[in-house]
Amino acid sequence: MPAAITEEQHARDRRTLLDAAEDLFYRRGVQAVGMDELRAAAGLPLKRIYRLYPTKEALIVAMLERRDRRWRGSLAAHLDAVADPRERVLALFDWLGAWFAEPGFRGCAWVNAHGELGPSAPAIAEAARSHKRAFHAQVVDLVGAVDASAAEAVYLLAEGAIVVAGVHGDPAAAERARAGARALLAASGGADAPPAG
Amino acid sequence: MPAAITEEQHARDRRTLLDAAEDLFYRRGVQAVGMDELRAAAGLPLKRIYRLYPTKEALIVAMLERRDRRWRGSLAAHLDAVADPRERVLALFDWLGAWFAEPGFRGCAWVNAHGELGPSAPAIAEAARSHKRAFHAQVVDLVGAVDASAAEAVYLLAEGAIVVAGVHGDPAAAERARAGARALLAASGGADAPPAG
DNA sequence: TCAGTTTGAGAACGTACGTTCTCTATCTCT
DNA sequence: AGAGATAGAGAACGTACGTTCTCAAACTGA
Repeated sequence: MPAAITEEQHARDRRTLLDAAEDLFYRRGVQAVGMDELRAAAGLPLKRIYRLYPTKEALIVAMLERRDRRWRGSLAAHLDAVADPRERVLALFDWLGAWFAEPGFRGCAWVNAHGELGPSAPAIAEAARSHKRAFHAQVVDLVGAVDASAAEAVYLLAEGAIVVAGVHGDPAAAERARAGARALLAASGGADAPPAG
Repeated sequence: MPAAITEEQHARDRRTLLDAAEDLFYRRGVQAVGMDELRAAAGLPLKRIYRLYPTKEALIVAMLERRDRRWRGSLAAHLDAVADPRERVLALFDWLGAWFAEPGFRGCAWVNAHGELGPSAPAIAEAARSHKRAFHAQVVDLVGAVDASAAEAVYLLAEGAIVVAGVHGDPAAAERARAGARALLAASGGADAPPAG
C-alpha cells in the first residue's frame, strides 16, 4: 500500500475543504462557485474532494451541518455565561448583533441556500429546516425560563433581525429586536424592568 | 415600415414576459432558469426579450420592481379596508397569512434573490433593499397610528414570519407573529384589549 | 530493486449557460 | 407588384459547469 491516506489526513482534508466551501458558498452563493474554484481555494485535488463527498450537493449539506453545529454551539456558549434568565434572553440579541457585525456577514446561510435552490435540492432544503427547527427549540427553551408565552414572538424577532441585517448590512437590527423582546417580556412577565427603552 | 411592433404590443410583451419570469424565477431560483426556458414559457422570441431588456439581470430587476409595486399595493388595499388602527395592524398579519397559504409560496422573492446573488449583482441587491425599505416604511406608518414605539418590533415580527413560513411552508407563522404584535400593542398602548391570546 | 498500487494534475466529456448572429419569410409602403 | 426593411426561429459562439478519466509519477512491501 503506497501513499495510503490516513484517517487523520481525511479529517484534515474535510476541515480544509469545508472551511473553503463555507467561505466561498456563503460569500457568493452556491451556484456561483464552481468545483474547480473550490478545489483551488482548498488546495486539494479534485479526486480527493470527490472521495470525501460524492457530489457537490452532499458537500454543501455537510458544510451546512457543520456550520449549524458551530453556530448553535457558539450561541449556547454565549447564553450559558449569563445567569439571569431575563438577561439571558436579551443576550441572544447581543450575540446576534456581534454576528451581524462580523465582516462579510450576509444573512442566514441556510435561508440563502434554501432560497437559492428551493425544492430542487431537497437535501439542502431539509438542512435549512433542520437548522431552523433546532434554533427555534433553543429560543423556546431560552425564553421559557422567563415567560413561555413570549417565546414564539421572541423567536420571530430574532429571525426578522437576521433577515433585515442581512439585506441592509445593518447590525443595529439586533438592538431593535432586543428592544422588542424586552417589551414583550416586560408585558406579560413580572414587571421588574421599565416598560420600554 | 413593415410588421412594426406597436407600443401596445411592447406593453403586452412586457407583461407576458414578466409574468413568466416572476413565476419561474420565484419557483426555482434565478440562476436555475435559463433564458431559453423563459423564452419558451413566455412564448416570445429571444430577440424581442432582449429588445425589451438588454440583459437577464435587467429583466430580473424589472420583475422585482413590478412585483414590489403589486405586493405593496395589495397590502395597502387590504389595510385600507380596516378602519380601526389597532385592528389594521393585526390585519397586516392576516394578509401575510393569506400570502403564506398561496400555493407555491416560497418565502420572500427579494430575500431569495439577494441571498442567491448577493454583492455580485448590485442592481438586484439594491432592488431588495429598496423593497425592504418601502415595506418598512409601510409598517412604521401603519403601527405609528397606534403606538410608534412598537413599530420596529412589529416590522421585525413580520419579517420573521415571512422567513419562517418560507422555510417551513408553514402559514401559521403569521398567527404567531400576530399574537406577538397584539402583545406588543397591548403592552405600551392604551389597554383596551386583553394582554394575550 | 522491482511489482503493484494509488496518487495528483489536469484534460476530457457532455451539457447548458447568456448573448449574438444568420437567414428566410413576411409585411408595409409606394 | 416590387423594393426595402424587419420579424421570427433557432443555430452559433464562447464559456463554464459537475463529474469522470487518463497517465505519468511516487510510494510501499518484499
